[in-house]
Formats: sequence, C-alpha cells, structure tokens
Amino acid sequence: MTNITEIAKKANVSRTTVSRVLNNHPYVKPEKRDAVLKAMKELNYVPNFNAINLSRGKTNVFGVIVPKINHPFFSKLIAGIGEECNKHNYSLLVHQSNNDPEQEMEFFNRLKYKLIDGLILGSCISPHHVLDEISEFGNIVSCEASASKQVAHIFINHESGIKMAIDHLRNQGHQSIGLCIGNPKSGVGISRKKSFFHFRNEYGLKWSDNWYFEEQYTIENGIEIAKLLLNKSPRPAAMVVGSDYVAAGIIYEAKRQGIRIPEELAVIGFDNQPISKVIELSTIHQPIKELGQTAANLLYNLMNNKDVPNINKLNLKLIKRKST
Amino acid sequence: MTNITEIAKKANVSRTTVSRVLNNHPYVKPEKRDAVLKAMKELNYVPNFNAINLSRGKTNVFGVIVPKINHPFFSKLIAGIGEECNKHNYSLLVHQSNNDPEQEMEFFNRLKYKLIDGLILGSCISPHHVLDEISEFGNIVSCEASASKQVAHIFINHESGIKMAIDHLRNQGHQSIGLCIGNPKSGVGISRKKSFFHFRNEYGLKWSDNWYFEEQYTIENGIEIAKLLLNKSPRPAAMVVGSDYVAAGIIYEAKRQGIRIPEELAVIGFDNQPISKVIELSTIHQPIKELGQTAANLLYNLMNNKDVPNINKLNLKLIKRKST
DNA sequence: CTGAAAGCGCTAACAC
DNA sequence: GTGTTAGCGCTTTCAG
Repeated sequence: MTNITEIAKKANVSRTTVSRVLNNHPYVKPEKRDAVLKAMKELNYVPNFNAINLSRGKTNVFGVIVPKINHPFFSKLIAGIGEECNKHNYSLLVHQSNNDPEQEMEFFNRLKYKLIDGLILGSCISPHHVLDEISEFGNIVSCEASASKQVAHIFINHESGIKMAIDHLRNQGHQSIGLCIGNPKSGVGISRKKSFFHFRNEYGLKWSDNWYFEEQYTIENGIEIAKLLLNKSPRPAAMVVGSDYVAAGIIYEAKRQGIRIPEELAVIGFDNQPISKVIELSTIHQPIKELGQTAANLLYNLMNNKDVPNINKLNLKLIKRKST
Repeated sequence: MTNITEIAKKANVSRTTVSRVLNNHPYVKPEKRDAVLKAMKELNYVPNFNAINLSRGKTNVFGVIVPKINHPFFSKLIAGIGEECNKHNYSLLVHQSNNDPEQEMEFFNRLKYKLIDGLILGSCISPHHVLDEISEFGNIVSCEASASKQVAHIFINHESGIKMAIDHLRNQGHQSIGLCIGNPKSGVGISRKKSFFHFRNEYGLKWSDNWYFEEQYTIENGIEIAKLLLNKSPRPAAMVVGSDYVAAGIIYEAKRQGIRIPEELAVIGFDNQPISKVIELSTIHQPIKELGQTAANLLYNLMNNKDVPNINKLNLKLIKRKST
C-alpha cells in the first residue's frame, strides 16, 4: 500500500507538499504539483480515510436511526436523507433499532466513538437525558417533536394532520370517530394521540375505548382491527388510521364482510402511500421525502456552524378519495 | 478528550496494558485491570474508532448500494442486511445510486479508501472489469447474477420465477402473454427478459413487440401501460409484470375502463408486496429479506476467511390470487 | 512557496 | 504479566 511518504520520495518533495496537492491547497509550484500527481499515478496511490479522519477529527459520515428500514415511511425518509448526503458528499450509516433502547445506545455510541459526525433520529424512544448527554459528542437532528433542547427538530405537524382528518370527517357528517396509531411511545404516536383526544373533547365527539388501537403497522393488523371493530356495537362511523397500510387492511376486511365504504364505515389514512391511490383511500399526505432532505441539510448546516432554526414544522395536505 | 495515554498515567501502567484491558486480552493482573477500569471511569474515557480502524486496518462497516432506497424490494433487502449487521456488530453504510455509474464509483471508492470493509451490491450496472478491479480492495457480494468471478453471488432464481409465471398462465389457458420489467440493464432485468423470451420461444407463445415494456417501476407507470395496451389490438390475454406496483396500476386502469380481470386480462406480479394481497393480485413471492440476510452473512464469512460457496440461489413461490 | 516536526489515538511485535 | 518502541497514514502549525 503506497502512502504519501512514498509519493514524496518519488516526487522529491516533502510529505507536506504531497498533502497540499491532495487537498488542493494554493501555493504549490506547478512543477512540483505535476511531479506529485505523476508519482501518485505511477504508484497507484489511494488515500486512506481512516488516517484522514483520525487526523482531522471528523469522518464526513452521517448516521440515521429508524425502528424499521422496511417501512414505507422510513425508507422514504432515508431516501430523502441519502439524496442530500450524496450532494454534500457525506456517507450515510443506517441503523435499525426495532425500538430497542439497547440498539439505540449502540447507535449513539457510533457518534461517541467518532465513527459518525452527526445523527439524524428518524424515530427514537430514548429519554431526553440520554439525548442531552449524547449531543455533547456531535450534532443531532430529530425528525420528531421531542422535549430535548439540545437537538434540532424538523417534523411534521401531526396536530394539524389529525385536525385535518377529523374536520374532514365531521364535514361528512360523522360524530363517532375511532383512532388507530402505531407506536404510542414515539414522537409521532404521542402527538397524534394527544391531539386526537384534544379535538375529540373540543368537538364533543362520541367515544368508546373499543375504538382505539395502537401498535398497528401492517395490512394484517388492519384486518384484525376490522374483525374486532365490526362485530361490536356501538361501531364508530369513521376511523382515523395512522398508516395507509393498516387502513387498507381495515377496508379489505370490511368489504369482505359486505360493509359499504364509506357509507357504513369511513376510513382515512396517513401518508398517501401508493397503495392508497389504488384502493381509493382518502389520506393525509405527508412530505416525507422533504422531511428527510430538510433533516440532512439541517444537520449539514449545523456541522458547518451555520445559523439554523432549532424547530421546524412541515405541513400536510388532505387527499380526498372515495373511502370518506 | 482523554486518551489511553492519560489512562495509563492515571493508572500507573503502560499504554499497552490499557490497550490490553480494552481488548479483553488475557494476561493482565486483576489489580492492574481494575486500576485501568477505574481510571477510565473517572476520566470518562471514550475510545476513538478512527484510531482503532487506522491501526487495525479495518472498520467493521459494510456498505450496500441500491438504485433507490425507497423501493419496496430494496428497502426490504436493506432491512435484511441491517439485521445481520446488528447481530455481528457491524455498521451499515447505505448508498443510493439512481443507477448512475458515477455514483456507483463514488461508492466503490469508499471501499478503496478503507471506509468500509466489504461491499454488498443490491443492484449495480457497472461492468465486470470495474468490479474486478474494486474487488482487490475488499470482499464483494452481489445480490444479482453477474459475470464477474471475483465477487460472490447470492441471488434469486429469476429464471425459475419467470417460468413459474408463464407455466401458471398457460395452465389457465393463455397463449398470448406480454412482459413488463424494470431496469433492463440490471441483473434482474437481464435474466427476466432473457428467460421470458426463452420460454416464449420454447412454448411457441404468440407475441407482439407492443406487449413489451421496460423501465417501469410505479403504479403510475402501470396506468400508462394499461392505457397503451388496452386500446391496441391484438391485445395480450395476460401480462407478466416484474413489479406488484406496476401490476396494481395496470389492474387499476383496466378496471376503470371496465375490463374484467382476469377474464379479459390476467395479470401476475412479482414480490408479494402487501399491496398484492389487498387487490387480490397473483404474484411470485421472492424471499427478499432472506436474500439480504444471506448476503450479509456471506460477506461476514468471507471477511473471516470462512469457506463459502461462490454462487447461491434462492427459490420462489407462486401465490395464486384472483387476478389470474 | 516549502519542509521539519509534532501530533491524531490506538495496536502489536518484541524483549524482559 | 508488563513495558518499550515502532508503526498505522495523514494534517497542520511554524519557521524559513
């Protein structure tokens, strides 16, 4: 493995000069620069980034943690982040936590150990004091609302999303509305649940505890929900569902049971995933890719000491189709 | 930032001993070990992996490259890889190429520059000689069939998948069958196309060039295809579609036009994505997650000089639903 | 414009 | 069991 020392010898210059050429520094005589370049070519020089990283104290790698990579929300988020990383010539380390605090810690350590320069939290359940402690080792950007003041935030305004969904259903004449969310401990889950109950009270909607479901992620989950929901009475007239997939499962099973959508059960999802179009599901469109891109740029700007707002919100859009 | 030198001083031992403690070497007197551990605690010691990596000449990071992260096939593949990486305590660098050779090179350089120890190719279009050259810098595992002998392969037996689909359609009485694939230059695309035409000839199926589509990835693409396909005559009786999403789009538009599925047009997809269940799409199930897991383990074993087969195939399964 | 020299923080032969 | 010493490959003052 040839290194700059060998290049320096061959080109009859010092290692410093080689380094300068490598880093495009000014003040290198053209002849010397050419000699160095020539030597690098002849010796097939390849830089070693571990050495560079050690010396510079940074790696140009960002990390992102998500509960599941194979989830349409998170894979789109990662895609957005990845795009911006490519632009800034950063690499992206992706870590899957399964919402396991130990795995989250494992990931945070990558920052402590200087394997990555900054962190993006797609979703995480670790308490604030953990994040506060970790943030001493590098910048953190969260894609969820959370209470830590040490980390920058960019997130989707779930409160307005829930309100949008409820307002829409009320406009369609519904008074009894159920709720289904994913992880109730995540930032998304917390704010969706909170604002749903807030507006339910404010509008005086009818309610039964049987109309609430959490930890629901898949089509299969949706099918189960429909089975539980449709046999009981009273039944809600409409469901607000935090995931298009779960909503798809509910509709699938409801139709199988001969229940008319939306007359007997209105359903609205979240995300505007491709599946929603095919099954004519009304949904709340979330700018997921933009979320990822903004998060990456936020982190990039933080790393470069730019002045950036500490809290940012993205807005949502109602997509009305035939399920409501 | 405290380093092992400070620890050594504080604990009254040599740096070597500290290193030994850090790496759980035998032959360290318990008293010294305790002294070191105590000093590390008091000084809040955090190891620096760039230094470790430089010294050891490896990083414990795998890299994976895919055209798009936000694609159900690839996000599931990455999830499988990520799971095994967590088990082996490897990190995972994910790179999105958009099938751009320059971006692929950018990623390969990460291996040359020693940022990652090994590569997994989710899909890549770079020619063999590039891969051969890169493979000098570390192990490579490809998730597609490709001609380079330097890289290990684990892939899905697309030939058998195409045969399965065609056999099924023939059993249903169809003689005129069209084909729709994604990237025709990728390993998947190449082998699907090749084997489709092979069996078309072998079985003497009817054919029109109008029944072939490539570069099709989304529901919207499927809708376009249906518009093109359904207005022309002769029309195929069935379509083999390389993606459940595209298939979903075709069915969506066909139904909108009042065409009965499968009587007037049979459609079979690939992947068994969640969407296929909801719309009753027959499809070829691919063990994507297993593919990712196997790829990661293959790479891990290669890195550890275990003896592993150079070529591995995974098999497929027909899921019969109502679209055929 | 250029080079000497001192790091960056850790590992690993080798000798005792 | 333990310490000395020489790396790993590059960056960056500082002096000229």
